[in-house]
Amino acid sequence: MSEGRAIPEATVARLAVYLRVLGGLAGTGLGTISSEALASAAGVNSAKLRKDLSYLGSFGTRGVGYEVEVLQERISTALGVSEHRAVVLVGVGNLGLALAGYGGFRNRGFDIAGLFDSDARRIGQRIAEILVRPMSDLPAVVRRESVSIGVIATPAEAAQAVCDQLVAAGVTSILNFAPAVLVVPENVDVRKVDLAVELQILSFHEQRKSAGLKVVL
Amino acid sequence: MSEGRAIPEATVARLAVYLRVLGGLAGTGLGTISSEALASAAGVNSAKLRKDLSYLGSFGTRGVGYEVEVLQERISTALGVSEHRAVVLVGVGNLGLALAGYGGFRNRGFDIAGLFDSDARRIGQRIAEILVRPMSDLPAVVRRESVSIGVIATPAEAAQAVCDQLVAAGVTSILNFAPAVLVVPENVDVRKVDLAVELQILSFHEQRKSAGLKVVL
DNA sequence: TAGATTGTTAATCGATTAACAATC
DNA sequence: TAGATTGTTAATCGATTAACAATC
Repeated sequence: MSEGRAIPEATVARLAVYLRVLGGLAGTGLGTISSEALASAAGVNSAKLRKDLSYLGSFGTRGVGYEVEVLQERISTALGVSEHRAVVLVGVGNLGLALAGYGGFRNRGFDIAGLFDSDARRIGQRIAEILVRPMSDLPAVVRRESVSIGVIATPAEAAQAVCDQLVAAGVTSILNFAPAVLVVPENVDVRKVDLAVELQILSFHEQRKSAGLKVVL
Repeated sequence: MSEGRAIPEATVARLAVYLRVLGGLAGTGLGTISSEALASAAGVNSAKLRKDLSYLGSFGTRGVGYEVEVLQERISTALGVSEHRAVVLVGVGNLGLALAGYGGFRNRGFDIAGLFDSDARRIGQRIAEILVRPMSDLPAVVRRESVSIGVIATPAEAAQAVCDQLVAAGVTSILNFAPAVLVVPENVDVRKVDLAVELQILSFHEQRKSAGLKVVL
């Protein structure tokens, strides 16, 4: 059953960052990179970077560093970026448009298998070459493309109903951008992205700083 | 100098969630709520909720629960939601439009003091009643409105230049939505929101689940 | 060999959780 | 008083970090 050690979530998030930084390095002709250099480019300390990489095995060269290509390969494989994964995106408002056009998804191996909206005026449009479909098409697309991940970018009021439809269609992981708390069955994994919470946290620290209070990061 | 204990970042994030859930309860005429009830509505366990609230003092009633209004008041005050904070938003593409129109900001006490873009066609437009200005207006707006927080919603290529301009104008906290790692002076706090990393993490767990491996959450 | 850098250990730190005394 | 629920303690767990032996 269990191969390799489990990788902590915090590490998974950073691995994705390292991969992007390495991508930015492509074309510099740099064949090898030290943990110190990569860490500083990614904004973490080198001990943490080495610890993170150690979850993927040991494939650096002491006294030298890591081969950039090997590093990219290992991280990509671990994250599963090499395989394509189909996702469906529901809600084609401003945020939905931003997400559909966002290159970061495709770069990380995510293909948008379908865009869905309840607004008849949207249906039939093409966004970034992807057709906007009615919600009634959802079950068929999810089945046909073996979609297991759904992204919700609707207004808060619609989010729970959309979530239910996604679950009914067979989606088991949901990324929720709507400002609503979703109720799902046990076997479904929901993750919430709250654009405002990030701003809130930033602002909180800002206030603490100016108040001269100790700030815990 | 130091009043009250420092509140952990994870707690700050959850406090914002509790506040939203409490807001959703308004109008139900519920005068009081137990940690158990609020926790389940917010999707956390009650021990964590009580621990979180304990950073704000002790103001519940044993055997009864918390008065909803008192709770809202305490959390709002701690998070500084009661005061208005001016932010500037740079980049009025799809994501920028989504953020400008996103009610969550205003609800949490953030006023967008200015929208900025480098595209002449955007300048002069009004989005959610806010005027889109040229970058040359940035320093004046930041000074006039005492803005300390900037939000970057530009393409990756433009992000660092915009960041430099924000810092030069006097902004000390930056929320970065662009897929780029930013370099800033020591005294500036940058926080990155990577829409794709969230999807990546979700997908990673999805793969692990289907591979029958142990997943660490 | 001398210098550099990895991979890993062990210490530290912070966050979560269960449990329960306090108390309404 | 009996039942309920808070607030806090202490145990546990996981993540970060410094330090250094291994080794290129």
